[in-house]
Parts: sequence; C-alpha cells; structure tokens
Amino acid sequence: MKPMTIGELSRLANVKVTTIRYYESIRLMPTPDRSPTGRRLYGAEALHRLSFIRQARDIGFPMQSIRNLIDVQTRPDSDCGSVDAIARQQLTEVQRRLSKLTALESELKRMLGACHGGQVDNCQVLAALNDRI
Amino acid sequence: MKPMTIGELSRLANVKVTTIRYYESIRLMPTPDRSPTGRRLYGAEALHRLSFIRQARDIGFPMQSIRNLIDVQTRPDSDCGSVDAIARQQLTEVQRRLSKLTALESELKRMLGACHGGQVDNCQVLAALNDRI
DNA sequence: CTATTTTCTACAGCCGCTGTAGGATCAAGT
DNA sequence: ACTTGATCCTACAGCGGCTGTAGAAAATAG
Repeated sequence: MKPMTIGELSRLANVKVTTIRYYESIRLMPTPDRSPTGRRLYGAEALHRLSFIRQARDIGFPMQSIRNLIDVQTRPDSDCGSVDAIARQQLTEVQRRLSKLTALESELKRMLGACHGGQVDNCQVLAALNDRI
Repeated sequence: MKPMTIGELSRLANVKVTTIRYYESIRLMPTPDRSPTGRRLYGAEALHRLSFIRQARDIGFPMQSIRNLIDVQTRPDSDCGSVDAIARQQLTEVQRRLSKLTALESELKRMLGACHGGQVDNCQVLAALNDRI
C-alpha cells in the first residue's frame, strides 16, 4: 500500500485539497510525511481519519466534538468516561435534530402532495412552513 | 397588539439582537418601522418570519433556500412550481440527513451501552465511529 | 520534450454571524 | 426630578470554517 498524494486523498475522502491543508493547519489532521520533493504523502490511516471528519461535519457535528473524539483517540490511556460524555451529549443533539427533521420531512411531503402548480396564494407550502416549523 | 422592540423580538424568536440586525442588513428581514427616537419596531409578522428563519437555519436549511422561500412568499403572483421545486429539493436533502443521523443515533446508543468506564483501547466508541459513520 | 495537471506556500476573501466602542434613550426606583 | 442600569443605536473589527488566487516547482501524459 503505497502512500497517496493530497489529490488522491481529496478524491477518496471527498474533501477539497485546500480543506485538507486547512485541517492540517489547525491540527485536526496530523502533519503528514513528505516526498523528497516536499509533497504530502498520506496512508490509509489519514484517509480513515479524514473520512471520519468529513462525515461528522456533514452530519452537523461541531468541530469541537470531532476534535475531542480524535484527541481522546490518540491518547489511548485516557479513560472512557470522557468519550462516553461526548457520545451522550451528541446523542441528545442528534435526537433533537432527528425530531425536527422528521417533522420537516412529513411537512414537506404533505406540501408536495397538496401543491399542483397552482398559485402561491392558494398553495399551502409556505403557510405550512410558517405554521409547523 | 402594540409593536415590540428588537430585544423583545430577540427573546421571543430566540435570535440574538445583533443577528436580527444582520438579517436586516442582508435583506433577509425587511426594514422595520422606527419609533420617533429611531428604535426598530416589530409586529407579529416579523416574529413569524424570524422564527421561520431561525428554525430553518437550526435544522440546517441553507440560507439560499430560506431566501428563495421567503422571496416567493412575498411575490404571491408567482407560480407554485418553483416553491415545489425547492420543497422537493429540500425533501431529498432532509432524507439524506435523516438516514445519516439515524445511523449515528443507533451507533451512539450501542456505544453507550457497550462502554462502561474502561480504557479507550478496549472501548468501541471510536472504532464504531470510524467504522460506521 | 513540451503541455497540462498537480502540488507547494502564503495570503486574501467570503459567509454567517458575534463582539466592541461610544453614545443615546428608556424604565424603574428613590 | 434624578440617578442607575438596561436597552438601543451605528459602525466596524474579528472569528470559524473554509475557499480561492498568485506564482513557482514538480510530476504525468502525449
């Protein structure tokens, strides 16, 4: 398994090259090895980590939670309690989002069922959004 | 129903005063009436609209979608098709988020069940996150 | 051996706020 | 009526999380 360039990593993790460098600069990603000519070289571990960050961001995890999880991960002697606390906190937040999103989903569905190319003033989409969200 | 100040609106809609003024500056909120001494005065409509924006933002709606919906709302002669398109687009996005969040929720629950104050290296939290997210 | 693409660093800019400075206004208590 | 403290005003700077650009070096493709 030969190391990959930043561009390959970018494609595989679906994270822009500039963003990867940004993550490195804020120490969210570790400083990678370099080729003899100074190019960043990444292994599978980096891909794993970056994918994790990407997915977590995508799902709406705050940066700090991600950082916490990663930090704990790189200190394997630390106890599980802090990880547990983070997970618990995230679960609450995830459930809050889920309930809102579920409500929104049903409302959007209802709207799409009710609206058939009429005019806005006899269309329930916006009223529904205002009432229900 | 007497008009309310920006502070009252802020409390009722759970949006910071500065953020309300920011929304006004980017024309997401309309320019309000002013008191004789120059203070912003808002009615129920503003509260309605601001609450809508707030909830939509909270749930992860992109600014542009919110703007689209509001713009269409204020042009009641426009046809329903564009609203429908926006709603449809949002539904897809909402469902994407829902599936990810649901997966994450079950994983967090599993983690919390499996982790009882051990050490990180024999704790499944992080491995689970890496595997499943 | 060109030509195109990728990478490098360094830095500026954007979005969506958030906070601060410095001053005016208002509401409540004495 | 007067003080005190909260709220409001404008204007502008700063921040988090990227994103884009410039200018140069290096890798790959034809």
